[in-house]
Amino acid sequence: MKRGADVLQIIADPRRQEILRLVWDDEALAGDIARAIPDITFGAVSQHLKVLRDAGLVHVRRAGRFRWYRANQAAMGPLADFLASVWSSHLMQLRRLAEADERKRRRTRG
Amino acid sequence: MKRGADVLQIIADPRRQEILRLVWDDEALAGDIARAIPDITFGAVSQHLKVLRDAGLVHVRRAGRFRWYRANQAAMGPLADFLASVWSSHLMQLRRLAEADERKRRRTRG
DNA sequence: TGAATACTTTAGTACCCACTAAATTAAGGT
DNA sequence: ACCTTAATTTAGTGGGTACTAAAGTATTCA
Repeated sequence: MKRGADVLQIIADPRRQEILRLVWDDEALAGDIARAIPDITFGAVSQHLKVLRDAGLVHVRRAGRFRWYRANQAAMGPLADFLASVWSSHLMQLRRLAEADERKRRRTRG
Repeated sequence: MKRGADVLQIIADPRRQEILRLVWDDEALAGDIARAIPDITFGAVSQHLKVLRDAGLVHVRRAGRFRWYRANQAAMGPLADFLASVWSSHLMQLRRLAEADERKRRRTRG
């Protein structure tokens, strides 16, 4: 487990915020995340996920070749609420709804 | 004024955290801050203060040649509480008491 | 006016870390 | 056994930024 200040540094990175946002309420595959973020390679996402994993900020559930990631909001303490509030702007709300819908469609389809 | 995510990045820097800690409850001169932090130049501190100023995270009160800085806790929203909690460990408490005492002595002396 | 003090700004450097590409590991499917 | 897919890891590069040193600004005091 990391200290508060370290968690702050990890969370301050915009890419990692984007990743956390994508696995905030629903779990997602590492590949889903890479695909959802434009202009980034799978490798880069995997590296960020490692940082988040090492800090205990995400949970991983292995299922065969797949790894389902999910944010560990509890590990972020009060910062979890902060991030959630940052993402709670109107535009961001719409974006998250669209993403949730997209995920659902993908699930029922595959 | 900056957005939440930007504030997060600014606050994540360890040096800036140190600076904020020094001007958290009491105002201090830019020079006091530079002197209080080992292994840093006045110039570097001044640059950090500019970043904090531009983000509205510190107040400045000019008095002649002097500039009294003080943290603007309100501007940090919930992050203010977070930082305060990070600094509330036992050792950190003692350190802050010692610093406050040092400031008081300096004030009554000069 | 000139020197000293308090601070800021500029120019230039060094380091850190996020990134890509490619190699590697691991699990299925055929 | 071999190929494909999912993800990680490694090696190497580039951009951003925190830093120092030095020049610049502003204020006080003699």
